[in-house]
Amino acid sequence: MITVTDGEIIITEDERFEPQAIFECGQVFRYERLTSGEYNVFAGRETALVKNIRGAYRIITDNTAYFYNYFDLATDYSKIIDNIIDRPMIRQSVAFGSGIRILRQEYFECLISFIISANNNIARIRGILSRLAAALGENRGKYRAFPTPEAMAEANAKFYERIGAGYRARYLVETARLVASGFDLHSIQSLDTKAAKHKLMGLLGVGSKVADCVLLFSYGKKDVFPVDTWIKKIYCKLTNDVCGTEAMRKYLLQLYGEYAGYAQQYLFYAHRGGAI
DNA sequence: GCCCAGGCACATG
DNA sequence: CATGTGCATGGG
Repeated sequence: MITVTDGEIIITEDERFEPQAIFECGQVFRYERLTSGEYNVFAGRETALVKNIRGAYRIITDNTAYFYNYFDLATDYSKIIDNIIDRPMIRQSVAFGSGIRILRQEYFECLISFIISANNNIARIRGILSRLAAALGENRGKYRAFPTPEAMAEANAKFYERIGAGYRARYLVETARLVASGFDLHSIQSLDTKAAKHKLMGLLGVGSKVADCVLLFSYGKKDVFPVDTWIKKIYCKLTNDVCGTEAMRKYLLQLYGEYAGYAQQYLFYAHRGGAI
């Protein structure tokens, strides 16, 4: 059961909701795990604390409506799991990551995050995004908002190199300037997946994989299957086959169909963490 | 020191 | 269209 009150959302343990799986499955980078096991999450200009009290999770925030949508709480994940559990390769991964939910992140924040993610590791991505928000984000008291396109467009390539973005610095400058000057990220929501992907790939630093991640983690498109180095390893191990990235993506996409995005997250989380 | 990371842009065949 | 190559940075 999910209950929304003034200042918190309460989620009983029979729901598919496990903060560790949600935050550490690689879909999001602006969070911190406290020594208590609680999580602070920063999304756009909002923040929430996720904690467990006597078996129930509580999302404590002054913007419950925002985080109800952010955590995709209107979706019944048991139905999704029932639908894909018997398909090839995935049973153990779903069992391991059954508390995953696909977040609904803000378009620009997600786009910038995954441009930075290219040929990078998660620890570094988190650091770069943290320094980015600290330098350019609006001061919200105890934390910083994610920077606006306008704020990012005013910084130069040198700045992005200083915070550790490396050769991706110019991608960030170009993309931020384009979005700040009218490239409409919101209008992509109403496009079908193919058209949406094509439009995103018009941005510098956005290829097939980054576009799939943005479509999945912010636009809520589930008929995508981001293929990264981990997925390639998983695919080769499970199928004992060798093929190109694009062939792999198309095969996995048809295998899981409209649930491909969920399937990808279960596989990624279980295998990357070494659980399988 | 070496290998690798949620790949991409760009050049060439 | 397909394949190959260079790439900033720092964690392990």
